[in-house]
Amino acid sequence: MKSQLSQLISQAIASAQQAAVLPAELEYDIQIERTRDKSHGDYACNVAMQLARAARKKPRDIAEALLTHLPPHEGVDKVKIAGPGFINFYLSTNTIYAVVSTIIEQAERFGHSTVGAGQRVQVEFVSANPTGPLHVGHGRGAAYGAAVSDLLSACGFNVHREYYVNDAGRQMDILGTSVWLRYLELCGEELTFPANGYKGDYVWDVAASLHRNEGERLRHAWSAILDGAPKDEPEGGDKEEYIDALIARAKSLLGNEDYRFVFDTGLNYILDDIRDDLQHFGVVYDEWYSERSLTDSDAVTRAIERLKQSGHTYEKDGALWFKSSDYGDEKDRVLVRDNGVTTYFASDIAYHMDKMERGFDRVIDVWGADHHGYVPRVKAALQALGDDADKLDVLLVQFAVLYRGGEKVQMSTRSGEFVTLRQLRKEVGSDAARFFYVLRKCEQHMDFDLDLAKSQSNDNPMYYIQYAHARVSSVMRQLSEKQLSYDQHNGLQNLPLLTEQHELDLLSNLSKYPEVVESAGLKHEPHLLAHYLRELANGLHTYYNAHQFIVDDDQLRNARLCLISATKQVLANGLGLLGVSAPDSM
RNA sequence: GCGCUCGUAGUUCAGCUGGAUAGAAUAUCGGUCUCCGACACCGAAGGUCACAGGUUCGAAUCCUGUCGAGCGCGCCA
Repeated sequence: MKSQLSQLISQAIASAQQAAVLPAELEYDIQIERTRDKSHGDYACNVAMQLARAARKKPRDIAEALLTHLPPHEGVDKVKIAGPGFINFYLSTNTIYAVVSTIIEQAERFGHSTVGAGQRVQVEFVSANPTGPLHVGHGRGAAYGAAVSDLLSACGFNVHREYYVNDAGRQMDILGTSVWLRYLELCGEELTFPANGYKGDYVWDVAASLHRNEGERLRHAWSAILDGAPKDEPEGGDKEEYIDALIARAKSLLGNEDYRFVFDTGLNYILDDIRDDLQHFGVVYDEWYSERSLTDSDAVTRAIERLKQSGHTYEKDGALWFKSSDYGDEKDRVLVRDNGVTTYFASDIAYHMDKMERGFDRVIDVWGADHHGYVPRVKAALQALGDDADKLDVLLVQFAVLYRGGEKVQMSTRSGEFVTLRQLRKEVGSDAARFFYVLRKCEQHMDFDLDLAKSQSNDNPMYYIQYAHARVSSVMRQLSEKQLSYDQHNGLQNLPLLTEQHELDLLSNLSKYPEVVESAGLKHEPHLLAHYLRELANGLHTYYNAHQFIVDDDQLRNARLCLISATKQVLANGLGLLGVSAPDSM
């Protein structure tokens, strides 16, 4: 409807220009908006005000002129000028009722569109280091990334969901070594666990499975490992140096093959856990992309070569630097360390180069807001490689602060109190977690009230929406008890009987849904959909309280049941896009 | 110190990229079941849009400055 009205306006402008009422050269952007106030009709256009200066006429006069040149349209009942120069459109009743049959006909596809035109979009989200289970900070990124992906998909984009697995690097070495040390403890070695090692219970779990399957094959004496190592932090040494020494010892004592085996056992165990966790959260990926594969396929060296060739690198202090400051980064960054090892940043350049080479039209990275300083250097790298950095959107997600019993839940990994996504799912359920995470704009700090998410009351917006859905199902169940029937075909014929204000409001709300999905998708803002669903649920509840649906009059009853069935469908569609279930009873 | 993000009812948040009288929810107060699920509905009250300037027909929204909050500023990942 919006686009049709927009066409009418541009035709009117063109025709007014031909009649020399408006100057030939004009710059404008036709915006058709939903009116906030019913008395302003259904849609409004502010183009007359935009044209005022260039045309050197009063906005209201321009609006008058456009009105006389506006072609008629069967969906539009009347057009009025109001306020400083708004052009208000009033839709015809046929148009207003048509939405119900459209919804019933398109069912779960209602709200889908083709604005994306099949463009290929890659969405990378979560991508947490596989050094431990996901925590609630990752949860928001997961819920947000999944919702954005599903919205884009509904908008006709071809979406590729991807998790970048950091299966290389020092953090993973620390994990591998931590696993090995716990394994040695299970073998009976008496050792002091390094201050900088991973101390979570899951490390014991991995070590136990290693011990079960491999026996004592990988055992080495603690004294041999410690031989020549520096002091750990509690003994007055440096914990970083100490753990690096242990990693080096693990590599030399175990040999390449066995070290890799221990390392991969830890990696795969945790990755399986993350995969399982996300799946229960309703988040699935098309691809788990390995960082290590970038090294194995020489993509990293290729990326570095390309930067070298194009003259964007230099050597200093034995390291190879990328001149990211040429592209607005605050300083240059190291690609290859003086010890010859490439940095994480080098892998990330290769990864983004690979994304571009795979031919995506758009690339979206969902990152935790603490990584915001990283954006300029990745964009710089893309520019230096000759790619279009504007193809990349980095969406930053702020952390959520949890509250329980009015108290902030302390979030230190050390205390172990309520930090994992799994615990959150267990406490409030997957539906509530998914919904609450996307209720707020992503760059907004957010307070996550656990008690509210758990409560089964009208305070809880998710229950409120689900209840609206369940309520319609309940009404339908009541039909048979009352020995009355629902004839959909007959209902669709009699929609014009729906003349109550509550009904007209609900119809108008339903017709907004496709616009909400499109806007939420294109703007990457699922919270728009969450808020819309609350409004729609409110419309249903209000209607329910004001009018009886199951009435004796067959025609009116069928029409009303059509309307609430359509509402139920839209609620289900919207909740589905947010990864929340739509129950028939609660 | 520099950079990024943010500041809207007591509280948690919207505000459609500059539009009509700044909106919900919650908390508070007062009403609604002989009725399809009261897990609901109706009403009241609640605001110097952090502050000060600027841009224009028009600013919560854009620009500058100040104050305040969070995060970032490794040859870690």
